[in-house]
Amino acid sequence: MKNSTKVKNLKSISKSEETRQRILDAAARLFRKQGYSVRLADVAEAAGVKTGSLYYHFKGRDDLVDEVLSLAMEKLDQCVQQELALLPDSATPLDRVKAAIIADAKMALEVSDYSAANTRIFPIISGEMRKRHYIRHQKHGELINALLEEAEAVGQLRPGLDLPTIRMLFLGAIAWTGEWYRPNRERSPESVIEQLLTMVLLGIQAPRK
Amino acid sequence: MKNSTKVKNLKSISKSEETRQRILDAAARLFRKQGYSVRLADVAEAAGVKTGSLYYHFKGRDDLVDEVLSLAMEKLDQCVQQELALLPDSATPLDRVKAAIIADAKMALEVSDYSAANTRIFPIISGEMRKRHYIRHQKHGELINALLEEAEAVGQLRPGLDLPTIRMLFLGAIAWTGEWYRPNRERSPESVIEQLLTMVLLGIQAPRK
DNA sequence: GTCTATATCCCGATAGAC
DNA sequence: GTCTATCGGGATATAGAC
Repeated sequence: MKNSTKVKNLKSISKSEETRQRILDAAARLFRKQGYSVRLADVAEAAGVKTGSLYYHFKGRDDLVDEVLSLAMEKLDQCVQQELALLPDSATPLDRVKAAIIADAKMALEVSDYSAANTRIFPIISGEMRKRHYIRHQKHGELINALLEEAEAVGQLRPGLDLPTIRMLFLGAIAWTGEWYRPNRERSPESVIEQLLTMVLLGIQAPRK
Repeated sequence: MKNSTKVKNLKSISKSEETRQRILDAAARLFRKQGYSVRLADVAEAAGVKTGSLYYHFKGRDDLVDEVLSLAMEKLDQCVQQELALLPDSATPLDRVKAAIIADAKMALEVSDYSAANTRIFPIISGEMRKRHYIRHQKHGELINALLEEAEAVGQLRPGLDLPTIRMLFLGAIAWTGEWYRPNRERSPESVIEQLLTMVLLGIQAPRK
């Protein structure tokens, strides 16, 4: 009666859900900037609530971390699927590799808070949580590897490449953009993606004979 | 008389110096694995001393961080200078770019603890210490940029590259190896460097006409 | 759901014996 | 130089009012 839970499935978002979201956004931003050990009090303040209130929405730091990392990978997967789906039927395997690289780079350069938080925090978590997220990272890696293998199979790649290594190298270049790139007048995210594609694709594709 | 300070400049290393070194190595290893907020008690234990003893050698966490980051950059600079010095006089500007990339990659893939700690920790420090280390990073970046510009000036680079962006992209690929690469039977550091050089150099060099 | 107040714990840092 | 013991600050997490 007095609360909105009855209608939350319709369109509006319950107050609770909204606050929870603000906390997650703040957490992503601060994890990104300060790493795993950020003070929860700072997260609370950035979200406009008091420290104690965090615990109504999350069990503690690791619960928060878990959620931020999950959302990051979810967004990434969606973005990759979307880029691939937009390709015309005539797209070659190398076009599909290109699309995947663009998707990854867009995440890192534009949606960046969750993505950059993921980049910075995933490497230092451990235990059960690590195992769980590791699997998602693996799956993403395997998708890209499959795309590379298809391109190789049809002769679009330079001979002699070690595909898993190549994959980690360009994913590293992308991940690292979170540490140095900030949007500005001189360089748009698109211009960085363009340079990335030039270097990586011309570096790995078979020379025209 | 009773201690070794009198002779420490000759050849032997004083006990103090040796312990200090063990602490630094342990710190580099743990900063690398767990990031800035590692517990100093863990560092002490890894170095084989008790927590209290740390404070005889270092003022506190930031003193330790400062030293680890400084050593990392020192080793890197040395390594770059050495690779460049080994080049024959006939080396082209692009050869010099290649040498610099190899030096950076060697640091990341082989000497890795200090280098990887630097990679992980530099982005999250702030204040006066950040400013100091930022300058060293800048200087290193400018050196590489200069090498790239020389290669561009003599027409060895593909037209249309944004050199600072290209630099950050391949340095990112290198930095990120610290997060995934571990030496093993299948892939030597050299083999990773070979793949890196293939992708980056063939990606940026001017096509043969 | 969110607040205030507080209990609890952990860790960095110091003091002082050896 | 290194240890043991301990102090004090600060952050997490909880209890309970509103």
